[in-house]
Amino acid sequence: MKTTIHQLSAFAGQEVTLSGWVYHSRHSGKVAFIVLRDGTGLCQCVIEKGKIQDDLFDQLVRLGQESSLSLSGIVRVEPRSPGGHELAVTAASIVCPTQDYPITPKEHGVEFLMKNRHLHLRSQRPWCIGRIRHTVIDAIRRFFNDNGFTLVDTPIFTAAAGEGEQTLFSVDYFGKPMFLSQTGQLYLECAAMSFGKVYCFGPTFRAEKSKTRRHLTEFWMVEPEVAYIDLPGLLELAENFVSSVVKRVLKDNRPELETLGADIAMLEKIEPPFHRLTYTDAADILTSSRTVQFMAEQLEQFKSQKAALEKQLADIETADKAGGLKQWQKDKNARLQIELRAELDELNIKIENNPKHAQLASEFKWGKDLGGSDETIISLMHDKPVFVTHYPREAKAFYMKTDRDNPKVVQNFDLLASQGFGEIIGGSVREDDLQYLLKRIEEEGYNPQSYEWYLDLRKHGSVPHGGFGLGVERTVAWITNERHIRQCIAFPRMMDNVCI
RNA sequence: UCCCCGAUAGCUCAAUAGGUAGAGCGAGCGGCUGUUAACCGCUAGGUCGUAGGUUCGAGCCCUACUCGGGGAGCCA
Repeated sequence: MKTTIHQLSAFAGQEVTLSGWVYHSRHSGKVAFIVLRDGTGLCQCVIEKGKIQDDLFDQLVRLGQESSLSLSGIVRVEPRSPGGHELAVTAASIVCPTQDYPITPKEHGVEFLMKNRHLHLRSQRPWCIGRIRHTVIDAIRRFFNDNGFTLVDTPIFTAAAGEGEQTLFSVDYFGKPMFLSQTGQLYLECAAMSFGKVYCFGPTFRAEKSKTRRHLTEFWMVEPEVAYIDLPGLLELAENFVSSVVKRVLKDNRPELETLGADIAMLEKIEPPFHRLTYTDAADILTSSRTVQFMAEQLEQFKSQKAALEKQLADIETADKAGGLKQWQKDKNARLQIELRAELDELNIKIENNPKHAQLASEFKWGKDLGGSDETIISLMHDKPVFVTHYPREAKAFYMKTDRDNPKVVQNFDLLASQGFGEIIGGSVREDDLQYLLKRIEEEGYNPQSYEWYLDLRKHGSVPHGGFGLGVERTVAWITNERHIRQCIAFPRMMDNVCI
């Protein structure tokens, strides 16, 4: 009976065949353990000498990591196996033996793993993240489809910029310059006037020269756009949406979250309402003594962690020098030292960045856009996601609706994910008044003729409307507690590094 | 565009004040009936990123370049 590891619990006591790849293997004389990976999970398979032919046993024992094979045997409950069941092997057929698989069950550097991304995808971490990404995307579609939204696929080739002077990738379109889309928003606004509630979902492209853990040049974004909605309505939509996505992941991918070491307690707190701050509130917080103290406390915490690590390292060294250690103790210490040094490196980066970020915050002036470090500070101070609303008009795109009560600000919002992750959503109410919009286009120095069709929307039955964009990789990184979003897409495109 | 850090064995990292290059993992061979990144013994594996320079002597100091990492700006 052919089955998959995921369904093994239904076959306890029965004979089944699993097909997959060797994830780990170890053997001790007459018994061998192959941890088999089949794309649905991991299962320990036990091969006892005498239960199968001797030459087959020898071949199985010699199989390298990631060799492909099928194993048949009796399923039995075994808590020591990764999935809770193991296979007592009675027959095996080797499909393709492997030698010198480059990714060993040890730590590897970023560069090495990226160059081996085609193989690295098979490892546990990328696999868990990939599964969660799948759930996130399914939950996104589910949420909008279940809430009366119509999917509209907006074009990827676009003639004009969506927002301001952002850098776009240009392509040669039969001799004419065209650009890769960085948002479907302007098109969505048209569609919202037809369907009422719409969304688009696809890859988006930014030629920003950003080399940080939060940036890719190609990433996936979902953008809802709704007719007859105001800012409070948008915030409510966004918090319900994000909460439903997190809930789905908690429901469908708990084992993956556990394997990844995600902060499940934090995720369980994600439900409406989220915190709401205005930009002015945020600016006040950043320049307050509270932030000075917060940053100082954080620095102290980092420093004491660093001191503890250094002491641990020094202790190991003195123990080594003192001699008299057994070989296995020395080996263990060597391993520990490497781990501790890596932790120390991370801490040193944090210690180096902290004063810079504290200074940026203290020098914050009303009118500037919130920087990445500013967002980090605000979100670190909250255990739930935070909406920041009403940014200065000058710092934002022309299409955002000027607040009629305070024309210095626009009716927009960013959603900062909790625990220092930073922005995952940016959105706004759109300017629906033709005169206001024309004025903004003029202020930005754009040519109104390029926006003729967009302006038409304000002439023919204009209504209050708005929407937002959510970055899929950033959301996945936040949920999975993965520090870099390049791990949250199968084949990442980064500013100056496209490996595969 | 700007700032900081790094490059030593296949991989991850050491090398105390310039003085003959080390460990773990991986690979190969052998041992072990229950292992969980198993364990034990042995073996192989390096023109220290590239090019110059200082020095009796450079992995270590200086200059330039290449590649990588983190961050600022900008953003999802």
